[in-house]
Amino acid sequence: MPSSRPLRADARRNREALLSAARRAFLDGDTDAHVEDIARRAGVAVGTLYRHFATREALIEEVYRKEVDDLCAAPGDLMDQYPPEEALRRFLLLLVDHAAVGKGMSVALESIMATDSPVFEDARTRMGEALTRLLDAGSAAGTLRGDITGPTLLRALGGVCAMRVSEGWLDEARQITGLLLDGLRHGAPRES
Amino acid sequence: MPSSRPLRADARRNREALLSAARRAFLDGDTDAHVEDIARRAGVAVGTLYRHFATREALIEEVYRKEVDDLCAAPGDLMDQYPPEEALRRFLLLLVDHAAVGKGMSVALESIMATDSPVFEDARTRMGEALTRLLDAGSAAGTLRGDITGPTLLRALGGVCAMRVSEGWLDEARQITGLLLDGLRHGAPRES
DNA sequence: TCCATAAGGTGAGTCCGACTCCGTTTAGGT
DNA sequence: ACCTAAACGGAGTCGGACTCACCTTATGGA
Repeated sequence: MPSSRPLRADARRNREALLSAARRAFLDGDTDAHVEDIARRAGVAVGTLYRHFATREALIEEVYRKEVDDLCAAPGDLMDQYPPEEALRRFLLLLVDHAAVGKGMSVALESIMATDSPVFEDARTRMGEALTRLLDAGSAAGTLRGDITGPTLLRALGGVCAMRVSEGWLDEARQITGLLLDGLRHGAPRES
Repeated sequence: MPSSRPLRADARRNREALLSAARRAFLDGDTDAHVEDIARRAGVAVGTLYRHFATREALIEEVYRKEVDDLCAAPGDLMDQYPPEEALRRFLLLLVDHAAVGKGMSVALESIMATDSPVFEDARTRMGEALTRLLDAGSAAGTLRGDITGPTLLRALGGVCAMRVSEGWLDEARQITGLLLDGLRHGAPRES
């Protein structure tokens, strides 16, 4: 079922064009661009759009997936280069900067964290695991507390990125990640 | 302009019925209930609904306002009864529990934090000020760090409540508030 | 090279839901 | 009882996501 013959050449081209048109639109902040517009921008008709993506939502999801995949890989990469605490710090900042690329993209992150969509299930899982490894390493090294799990932290981060309003938000997001970091560096758990 | 004659009796009744119907729908988790349905539930026609609320959105906003007002009053009340650190702790938990009332209501909080809507501007301001007073008191008492402002904390909380997915979220939200609290108790700011 | 054919593309049309408009009804003052 | 501004009703408009019957074209085999 996964290999039902490799898309015809023109089909693949159009698919690509659609994704890129949609990405451009979202990066411009036009998060509720009309399907008609996206199709036109890609030089195809709506019918074609719907041949490739079951629904507007599905297209959006697909656009975000790559962005998300990159992000998911980051914790692992950083851990190879830095001690856990530093890797964590860098990852948090990376996340915030990533969200800053454009209003549109932060919506992506919000979606990952807050959507039931099975599409992001996998991304969420991988990222959760990566964070868990990171936290475990820190815990073993004695620089991070051990009672917070990867998935929990993931949610906290989703929250941080969800607040994309007004000018000051970038600085505020940075402050908050600093706050979380301090919380994580703090030794003993207390009854919440 | 604010006092343009006190609504006719039937009008007030219907307005109330509409708000209550909408609230019921949202608490049931049916956050995208159709206006037609809400009107029917309230025993009026759509035209009536639109006489009272300019748009579907406006109705939703109105429904949430009360909820929000209660929440905004909380920090002040708690500060009268407890020392700052404890008041803060209780407020954070209150916030989480409030969001737990129903999926629908947590959307309200998310809106407050993430919407540009001027409607919530006021609520946001008041809550921000209340939190500032709380943080200042804690800072003066030496139990909370002084470099985080009310509005910043407000955003962090908005983030916490934005993650309303799957079973475990309540516990996770509690954990994260604990984390923030630890961060706030931590003394010195570090370069973020 | 050329044909057969299935994969792909098209866009007018359907569907659905938010919102409008104007004729009808009624609260409440005299 | 009567008047009228206020409120109500609900068929109709409008905009935007999605469909489908028909046309076009890539591609693989002769």
